[in-house]
Amino acid sequence: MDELDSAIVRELQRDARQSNRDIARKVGVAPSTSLERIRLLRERGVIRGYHADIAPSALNRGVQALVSVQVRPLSRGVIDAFKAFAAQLPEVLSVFVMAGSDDFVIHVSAQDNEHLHAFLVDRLSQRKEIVGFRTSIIFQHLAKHDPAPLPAP
Amino acid sequence: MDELDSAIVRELQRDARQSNRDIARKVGVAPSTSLERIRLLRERGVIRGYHADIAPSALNRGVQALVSVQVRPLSRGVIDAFKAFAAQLPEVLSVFVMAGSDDFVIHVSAQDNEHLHAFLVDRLSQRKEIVGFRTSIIFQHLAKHDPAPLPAP
DNA sequence: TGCTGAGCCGAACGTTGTTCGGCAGTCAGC
DNA sequence: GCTGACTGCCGAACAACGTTCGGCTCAGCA
Repeated sequence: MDELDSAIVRELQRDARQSNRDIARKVGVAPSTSLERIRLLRERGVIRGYHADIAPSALNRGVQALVSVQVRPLSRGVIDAFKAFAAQLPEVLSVFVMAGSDDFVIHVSAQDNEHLHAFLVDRLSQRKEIVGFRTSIIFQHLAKHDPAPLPAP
Repeated sequence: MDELDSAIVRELQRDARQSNRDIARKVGVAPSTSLERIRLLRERGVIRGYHADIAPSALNRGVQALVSVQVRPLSRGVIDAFKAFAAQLPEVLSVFVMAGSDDFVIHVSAQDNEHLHAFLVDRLSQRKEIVGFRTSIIFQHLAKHDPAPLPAP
């Protein structure tokens, strides 16, 4: 991860669909060089993929929420099973496994409040390992798609 | 947003860096057609961008947390100002503006626990409008990068 | 000094992006 | 039913691009 790698990563975070030649020009190397760097970054697992960012409303996901979930017993089996269950639900956007008073925080979205409610009471609360959950509606979500590298510790 | 648009969006969510010809072949149209569709999807704001997914550790972000924040007074000015402040901090990955007992949930990451703590007490808690916040460490974060469209309501 | 390896470059060639003219299907108005 | 306008798709053409590979430079080391 030298300065060149960082510059390439920054460009791909900003716009993953620009041409390799554009990237090479912006970071100041030959296209063959940046191509090889990108190949190595993927191989080393630094770059995990490239994804289009889609407006939620276009996917019929007008309402979003964070759901804090407590499960019992707190064993690996229960945690892994619940994690896999949650991740596979279509309404779930992302699953956080947490330390602290909540065991999971789940970022979900649905067509509207009615569907969200139905999802919570029909799907989520079915699970026997859940001993409690708390849902908070998201008014607005600002996501940074190009987090900068922090200085080395 | 017909079936063709959905198929194209799905492909770009899965891999935003594949060639337009590949996408066209997979969804069963001519490359010129899929190119035009993609152009329109961007123009309509359905596709908001393309971003590389980078391993957090490669950005020196070994520890992540969710911070629930309460601010007062709950006026638009205070909310907008705090939102802008939070979004601009390098440690912040994303900002949720919430309904319910917490006003914000902030997804942050830092090099290690020490830096995280320093960030919380030196940067975040400086803000006068904050009347309380609660930090929960994230053990694991599973993100779905290709949420499927939900059935129309 | 000479050797070795790593990293970058530039040329070359097959592949792709992008534009544009044309064609088929649809629909409104008559 | 006919006409005309419109929309969306296709395929060809050319410029631009991706990808490979041989060779060059330079640092490190003995």
